[in-house]
Amino acid sequence: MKLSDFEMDIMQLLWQEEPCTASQLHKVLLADKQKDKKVAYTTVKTIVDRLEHKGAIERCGHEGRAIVFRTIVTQDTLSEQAMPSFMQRFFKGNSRSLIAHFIKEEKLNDEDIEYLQTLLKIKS
Amino acid sequence: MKLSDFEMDIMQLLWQEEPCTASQLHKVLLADKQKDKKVAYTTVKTIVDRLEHKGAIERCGHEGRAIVFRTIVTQDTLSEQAMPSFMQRFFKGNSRSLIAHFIKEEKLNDEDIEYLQTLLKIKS
DNA sequence: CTCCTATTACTACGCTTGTAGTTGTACTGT
DNA sequence: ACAGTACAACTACAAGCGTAGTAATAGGAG
Repeated sequence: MKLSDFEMDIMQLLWQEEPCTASQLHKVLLADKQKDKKVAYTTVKTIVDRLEHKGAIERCGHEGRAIVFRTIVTQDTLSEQAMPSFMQRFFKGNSRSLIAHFIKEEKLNDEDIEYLQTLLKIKS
Repeated sequence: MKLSDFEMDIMQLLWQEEPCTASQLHKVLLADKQKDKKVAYTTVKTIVDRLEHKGAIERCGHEGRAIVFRTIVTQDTLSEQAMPSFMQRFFKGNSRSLIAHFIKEEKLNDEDIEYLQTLLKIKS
């Protein structure tokens, strides 16, 4: 299943807020995206329809007239599929440099570092 | 600068092979992508044209009649831009879980692990 | 019961992407 | 000098995407 950027954004919201309706999603989008981008309710609804059509989400009831949706696929399922192609593109399947890149570039606090070190230790 | 998947693939090749011509890229694509996908030379050329138009690559001479291209943007520049949006989508900006995900899921050999541990140590 | 409003379902449209054909032209071998 | 080939430049086109308008309708307010 291939989802576009905006579709992924909506999925992200759904994973946090589910189960919920299209207008709830719309409200959240307007709220936490005060910045610049304002999308119309119908736009959100279109994306939700497409997600349903693609089998990423499903109806799980009504709330008045509004349809309540919930996700079918898990965050992991999708990331699992998206990751490798992404990695290949940037790092030719060399996970090491990918991880190294993140460690170098991203802000990690002491606790994060400790946690990751533990992970590595388990792995070895 | 926003590049599509296929455009990224070509960039990937270019970073490895540059400077080179469209047909060289085409040949490499056919070679290391023996699998299933065969793209026509003209397809590759179209992508190259678009990359030039987007300012990701530039002409740097001729080889016979063929135009020799080289990249303008670095791998880092592009990944820097692509990463955050990707991360946000999947991990809501939580780099720690992203890195953790990779450490857990990807095959790393002992040397990799050692290397990454060193990186973490420097960081702390 | 009737009207308003929120919501759905349908439709539209311009842009990007992946894919490739066509046409013109410069080189190359004979 | 000429034909064949390789390449560039242009054009095409269907699918997918982001975005949204419109029409229909169900629920709630009076």
